[in-house]
Amino acid sequence: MSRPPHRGRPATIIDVAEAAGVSRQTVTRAMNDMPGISRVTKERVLEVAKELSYRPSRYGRGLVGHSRRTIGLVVDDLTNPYYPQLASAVVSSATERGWNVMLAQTAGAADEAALVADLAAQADVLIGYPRTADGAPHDALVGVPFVHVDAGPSTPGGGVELDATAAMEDLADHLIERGARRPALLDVGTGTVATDRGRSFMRAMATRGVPAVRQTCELSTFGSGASGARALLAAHPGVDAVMAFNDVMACGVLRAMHESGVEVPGQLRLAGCDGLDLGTVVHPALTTLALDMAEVARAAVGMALGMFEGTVPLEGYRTRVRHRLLVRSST
Amino acid sequence: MSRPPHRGRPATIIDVAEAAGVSRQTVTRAMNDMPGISRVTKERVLEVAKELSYRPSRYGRGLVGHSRRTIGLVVDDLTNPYYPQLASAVVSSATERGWNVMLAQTAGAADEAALVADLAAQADVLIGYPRTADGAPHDALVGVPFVHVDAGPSTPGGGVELDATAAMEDLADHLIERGARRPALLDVGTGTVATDRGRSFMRAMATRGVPAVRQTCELSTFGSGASGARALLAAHPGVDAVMAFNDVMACGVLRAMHESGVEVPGQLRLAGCDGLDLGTVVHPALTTLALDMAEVARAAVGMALGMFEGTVPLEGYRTRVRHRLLVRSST
DNA sequence: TTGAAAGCGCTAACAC
DNA sequence: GTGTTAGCGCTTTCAA
Repeated sequence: MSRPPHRGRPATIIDVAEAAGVSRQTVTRAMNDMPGISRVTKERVLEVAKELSYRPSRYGRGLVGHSRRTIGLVVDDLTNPYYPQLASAVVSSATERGWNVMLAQTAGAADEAALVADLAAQADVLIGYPRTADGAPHDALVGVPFVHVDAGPSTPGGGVELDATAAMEDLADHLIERGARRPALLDVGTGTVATDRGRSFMRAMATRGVPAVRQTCELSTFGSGASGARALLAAHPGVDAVMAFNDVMACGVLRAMHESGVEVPGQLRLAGCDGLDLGTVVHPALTTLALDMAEVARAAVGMALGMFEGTVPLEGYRTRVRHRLLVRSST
Repeated sequence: MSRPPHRGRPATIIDVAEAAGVSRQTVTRAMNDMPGISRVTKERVLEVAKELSYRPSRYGRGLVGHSRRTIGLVVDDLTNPYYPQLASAVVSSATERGWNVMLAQTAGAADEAALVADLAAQADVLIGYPRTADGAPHDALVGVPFVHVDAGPSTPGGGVELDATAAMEDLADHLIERGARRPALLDVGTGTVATDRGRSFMRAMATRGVPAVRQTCELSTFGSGASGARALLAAHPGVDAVMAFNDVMACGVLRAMHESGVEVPGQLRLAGCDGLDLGTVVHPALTTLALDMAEVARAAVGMALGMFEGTVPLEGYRTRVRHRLLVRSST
C-alpha cells in the first residue's frame, strides 16, 4: 500500500509482496521455483507479478547471489566479416565457460572513449580492438582486465599476438613456385611504414631474390582493395602476383580484376590474409594466410578469465597465434 | 582490518577504505572523479585500490544509480552474414539511444533454452531469433519484453514482420522482362510446405503465366545452395532463372554455376534475398530483394524500448518492413 | 508453509 | 575536505 508503483518506476519485489499480501521472501520463492511454498500462494504471487509487470532487478540479484560473469567484446565494425567471425568464436568460447558476451561496436560511435568506458563498467573483463591511438590505454581501462587481440609488443594490457611471418615464408615459396616474378603488396595505411604482415611479405620475397613493390590503401575495405588494385596495375603493369593485406581487400582486388578482364590465377596470382569464410564464396576461392579463429578466441577468453581470477597479470602477458598458409584456387 | 581480502574474494569498497584509512565515501569520490576530495587523498586511495585490484561492483552501482539499460540480442549464427549485418544495425541503433547490447548465439549451444533464460536475466529486453519450435514461447520469456524479428502472425511477443510479397511481384516482372521462361525457386525447408517468401514467388510467377518449379534444401547455407542448384539443374535442365531463398544460398548457386560452366546471367538469371553486402562481393553482383537492416533494427529497438517503458503492449504488437527489389548484375 | 532480520556493495544527501 | 546515515532490490539465514 505504502508505495503503489508509479508510472515509470518499475515494480519491486515489495510492490508485489504487498499487492499479494505476502512477504518478500514468499515472492522470491515463487519467482525462483523454490520449495517451501504452496501451489496456490505461488500461483497468486505469479499472477500479481504479471499484473504489475514485475521483473526482478538483476542488480539486486547479482549483489546477493553468484554474480553472472560477462565479457565485453569491442569490435570495430561488424560489417567487416573479420569481426563477426571473431565474435562468433568468442561467443562460443565464452558460452562454453558459462560467461556472457556484451558487444560494442566502435565504428560510427559518437564518443568511442565513452562507449568503451561504459562497456568496461558493465563487464568483468574486456577483449578486443579498441582503437586508441596506439599508445596510452583508455583512461577507463586502468585496472580493468583487458586482452588486446592482435597486440603489438608494447600494447597495454594482455595481448594475443597474431603472427603471420612463418606463413608468409610459405606463401613466398608458394607464389614463386607458381611462377610469380613481379609480386606486389597491397598494404593498408598511409605513407611508407608497412604493417607487420606487409613487412614480413616484403622481406620474405626479397630474401628469395624476387622483390615486391608496395602499394597502399587508406582503408582495409572491399572498395579500397578494388581501387588499390587498379592503381597498382596502372603504376606497375607487369605485376603478376598480389598479396593483399586481408581477405576483404583481396576480394576487392578480385572484383577489379574481373572488371579489367585479368584472369586470376592465370595472369595474376592473388592471396589474402585471415582465412575468412568469405574467401570460399568468391570465385576463384581465395588462397589466404588463415587464422584459426577458434584458437584466437580460446586464447583471448582464457587469458581474460585468468586475469579476472588473478592467475594472469594485468599487464604484459602475451600469447601468440600463428597464421597458416591455406592454398585454394586464386594462386 | 576486520576483513582482509581473501584470495578469491574480490576487494570491496570497504576493504579499500580500511586499507587507506578513509571512509567508503572518500573511496567513492576518488574512484568516480568526484569533487570534494584533496589531491593527495585521492592519489593515496587510488594507489590502494590498484594494489588490492579493486573494481567497483556493477551490481552495487546499478542498484543505487541510474541503472544501465541493456538489450539482449539472440542470433542463430554469426557465421551466417545475415546476422552480423542485423547485429551491426541493432548495436548502432541501440548505442544511439544509450543502450548496450548483449549477444547470444544459439548455434552450437548445448542448452539453448538455458542460454536464452540467462540472457533474459541479464537484459531488460530481448530482440531476435530464438528458435523455439515455432509455437510456445520459451518459459523464461514470460513477462519479458521480447521482439521477434521476422515474426509470423501468431508468434508470441512483439514482432517485426519482414514482408517480401511486393518486392516479389517486382522481381517476377523483372525476370520475365529479362527473358525468363522456366523459372525455379530454391527454397529452404523440408517437404512441400513453402516458406512465406517462397510462396510469394511461386504465386507471383504463376499469376504471370510463367509457373516456377520448386526445389528445397534442408539448410540455408552456401553449401546447400550449391548442391541444391546442382540437384535442381539435374532434375530440370531447362531452368533459366533461379530465385534463391536468401543471398547466402544464391552465392552457393553462383558457385555451382561457375563450376558447371553455366553463365550468369547469360544462361541463368539469379536472384537472392536479404540485400547483404556479400552480394556485391561476388561476381556478377547479386540481384536481390533487399532489406533495409537499419530500418529493421530501428523498428525492433524502438518496439523493444517501448515495451520496456510500457507504451507498447508485450503481446501482439507488430511492425512491418518491406523488401525492395535491388537489381544488380546477376539477372 | 510462511515471515523477520540481516546484509550484499555502492552512492546521494546531509552532517561535521 | 571528510565522515555518517540511509537505502537501492534482492536472497540467505534463521525463527515461527
